[in-house]
Amino acid sequence: MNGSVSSTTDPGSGARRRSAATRDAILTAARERFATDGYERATIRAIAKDANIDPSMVMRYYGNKEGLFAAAVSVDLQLPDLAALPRDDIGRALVTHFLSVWEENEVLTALLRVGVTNQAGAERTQGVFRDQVLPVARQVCPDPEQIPARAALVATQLLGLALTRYVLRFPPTVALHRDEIVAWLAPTLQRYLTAPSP
Amino acid sequence: MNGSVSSTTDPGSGARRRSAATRDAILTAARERFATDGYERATIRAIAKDANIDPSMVMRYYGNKEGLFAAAVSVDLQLPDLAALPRDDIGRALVTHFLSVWEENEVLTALLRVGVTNQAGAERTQGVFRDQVLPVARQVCPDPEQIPARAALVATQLLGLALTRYVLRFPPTVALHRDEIVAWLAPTLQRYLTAPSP
DNA sequence: TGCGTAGGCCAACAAGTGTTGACTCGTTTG
DNA sequence: CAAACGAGTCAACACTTGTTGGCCTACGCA
Repeated sequence: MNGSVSSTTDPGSGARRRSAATRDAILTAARERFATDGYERATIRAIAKDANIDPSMVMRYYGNKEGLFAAAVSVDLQLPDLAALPRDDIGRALVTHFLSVWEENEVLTALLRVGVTNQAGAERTQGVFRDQVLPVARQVCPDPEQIPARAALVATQLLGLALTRYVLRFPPTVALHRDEIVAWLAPTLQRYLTAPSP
Repeated sequence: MNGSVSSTTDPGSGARRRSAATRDAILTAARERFATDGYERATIRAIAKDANIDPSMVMRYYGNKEGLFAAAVSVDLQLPDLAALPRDDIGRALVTHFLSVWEENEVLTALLRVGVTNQAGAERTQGVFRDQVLPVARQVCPDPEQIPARAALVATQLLGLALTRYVLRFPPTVALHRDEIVAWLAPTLQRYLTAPSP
């Protein structure tokens, strides 16, 4: 899978680098397992097997299962700067960005799956919302008091989409084309963020 | 195999009834555990302890853990007849009904938690959508071809609300008042179901 | 009164879990 | 070259899981 650890072309040293390589292999395997199996069913043994090493190596490098999860799942939504956009485009921009990030990064599925059954996972999900979604809402909301509520509404719609499309896999939701999703959801988010409160 | 072996329809007391009582106790405890812990962490031992009986009784009555889950979690959304409502009220009616059902019935939380980490749970969730949500969308959608997509959109918004409010417990989402939720979400659902496709 | 049947408990099984410690072996360093 | 170090493996621990079978007990019918 990874390879090229061979000591032939090493400017540095063999064993020194190997640890970094296997550490990465462990993290990659862990992300995959957490994303598809959730926290409880993603066993350290299975992750180690995917990474082609002994389970004890996982413990050596990450302490315990919680530490492995903490190290493997770190989310950066890379949300765009909404203040720089035309005010009427932020809904559309959010949906398209959200779809792209989610589809190219299995970490988000992992975080969602784990957050549902694991307390630490839920808190970590809350952290992503608090540290990355709320600030963006702050950029476009005039009334500071309404920011949490409006950001929360955005989260319900976007996470609901991810849940039914990428986790529960409702056939009609999976069948939706990207353009359809954008066309339907953009006005919703636009309203949640910019419309006067009802 | 089980069920009414006695030929006489006895209202008689005694052991005959006790089994029904403990069966109910098991189901109640199971629902609670599945709702709070998800499938894997809801152990048969814990459920049995909650029901004040031996774990083996669970096996005797429900075969295995999957059978117990199947028996414990059966969802009836009792969705209202949307065709009988003024067309402009169906969004609001859906949100209010959904909130009520979810808050008085922990089965829905159980189903969502299990559906995220368990294949059988995911399929059961799909079944609820297919058998109960789709038909209701059929009542109000003019174009039959658009029914699945529109019902899917409704599901994303409602399940996203439930996910962030009742499972992940995002503080701002939990803080939302029932009226606020209705006021914000009703127009969204109304549009998803009745507006011309964008 | 006696007996069968069913509710219920106890103890145990096999499998799988996270986790630990001792051990091997190649590489780096003095 | 010899010592030290660190990557990696092996085998085992202690525990929990779902699941099973044997046993006791009390009720209801004969």
